[in-house]
Amino acid sequence: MRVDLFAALADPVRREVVELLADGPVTAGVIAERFPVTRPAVSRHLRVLREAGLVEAQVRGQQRVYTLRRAGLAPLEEWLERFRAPVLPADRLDALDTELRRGRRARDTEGERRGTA
Amino acid sequence: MRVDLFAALADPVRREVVELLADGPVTAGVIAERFPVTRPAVSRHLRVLREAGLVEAQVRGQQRVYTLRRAGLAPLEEWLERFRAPVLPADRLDALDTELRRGRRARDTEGERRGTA
DNA sequence: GCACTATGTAACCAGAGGCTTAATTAAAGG
DNA sequence: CCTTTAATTAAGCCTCTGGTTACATAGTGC
Repeated sequence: MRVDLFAALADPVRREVVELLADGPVTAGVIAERFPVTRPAVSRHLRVLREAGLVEAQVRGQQRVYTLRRAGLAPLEEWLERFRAPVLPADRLDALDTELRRGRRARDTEGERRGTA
Repeated sequence: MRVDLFAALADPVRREVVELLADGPVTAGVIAERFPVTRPAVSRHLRVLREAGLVEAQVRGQQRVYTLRRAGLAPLEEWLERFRAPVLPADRLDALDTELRRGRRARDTEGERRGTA
């Protein structure tokens, strides 16, 4: 899995391949048919998806059947998790306040005076 | 929002900026300090994040305070949603079966004969 | 106005990545 | 065997993108 998950999903064609595979396993040939690019191009996209852990290929005679690996999306889910839990409004405001003071302090040592005057 | 969300998150620096902002608003200068790249580089990353709807900048004197827009992540959440609900095993197998027949048909018109002979 | 600070834009360069055509590997079947 | 089909790999081209330095813009405070 030497390909970054986010990078793998950055390409629209690859995202569509993932969407396509959500309906069930599909052969490389059929996948290629659905896109306006050549087979080699699709082949490389499939490789990237494989190396990102998003799909799996099983050899079936001379064709490869590609299957979606839903588990491959887990890291993305986990990454998003952090942002789903919003901090309390009061905390947010505190953080903002802190930040503003900090930024002002750098160039305005007596900023407080102006603010309270 | 003329920048693709997935593309915006494909860059590791930009992802780190988003993570950083999860703790609260931060000025452009402070953001720049935390990365081993030059300020102009960070400035461009911030622009991409802005155009992807992931962050917002409010002018505060001569500095810009950047804030995370959690709502900007919604499209990603929605996209992932599709893959959270797995289809029934029986359906999956049917899909595979259908697919294999289809792939074979393309090059082997009398495949049936061979199969039934 | 002038100096200084914070940020962003411009111009340019180098590497990454996606597309194509051509060549290669490998299974099926006469 | 030889041909056909399925798929991948190789080689080359070209664009996109991220990085840098240099410059521009715009607040702040004397």
